[in-house]
Amino acid sequence: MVRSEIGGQRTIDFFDRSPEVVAPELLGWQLSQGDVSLAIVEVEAYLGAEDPASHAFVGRTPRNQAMSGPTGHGYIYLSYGMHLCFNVVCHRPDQPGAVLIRAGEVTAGRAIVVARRGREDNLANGPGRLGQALGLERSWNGLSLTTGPVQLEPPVGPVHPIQIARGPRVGISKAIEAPLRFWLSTSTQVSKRSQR
DNA sequence: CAATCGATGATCT
DNA sequence: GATCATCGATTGG
Repeated sequence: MVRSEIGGQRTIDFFDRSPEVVAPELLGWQLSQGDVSLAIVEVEAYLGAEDPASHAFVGRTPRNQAMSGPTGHGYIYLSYGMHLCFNVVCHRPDQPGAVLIRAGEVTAGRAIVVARRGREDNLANGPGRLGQALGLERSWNGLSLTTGPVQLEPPVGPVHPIQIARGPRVGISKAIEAPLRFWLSTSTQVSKRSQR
């Protein structure tokens, strides 16, 4: 997907870095599923063993194994028994990690999203809502974001100036002070609890 | 507005 | 058996 190269040799993949570094860089990227596309406007970094709020904090388990898997793949988990949430797996070697995609702006397939959400507003301004908008399925956990049902692509066209805000993550009870949430301060579609 | 609460089931201890 | 990386409806000011 996105790679740095020196002398034609692959050195480090865009996703082979700490989630804390990758997270803000994912703002503005496009997530697509079929005819639906979203522009990412809010993300949170979840680290490995050193992050008490991360699913990976307890060590490798069946649920979090995708966080240790190939980078640039998806990590999908069931939240509160009813919402599927989407992450981009990224980490350094031997060190699980992922970026939770918390909100997006619908850029294509709005009618499909409206049908899936059963409403015209608040289409993807929250991780559970975004999961619905994308029509996530649990069986997609761990799949490639290049060849799988959900595709992730860098911003298309000229990149206009971006205003990135940073603050504490939401909805967690541990490490509540760590400023690992990033969002586009220009977006009206960040999750409700993220607005400043 | 804000604050509270029920739904709902997998996951881990 | 307790805890959730949430949402939407409802309640109360």
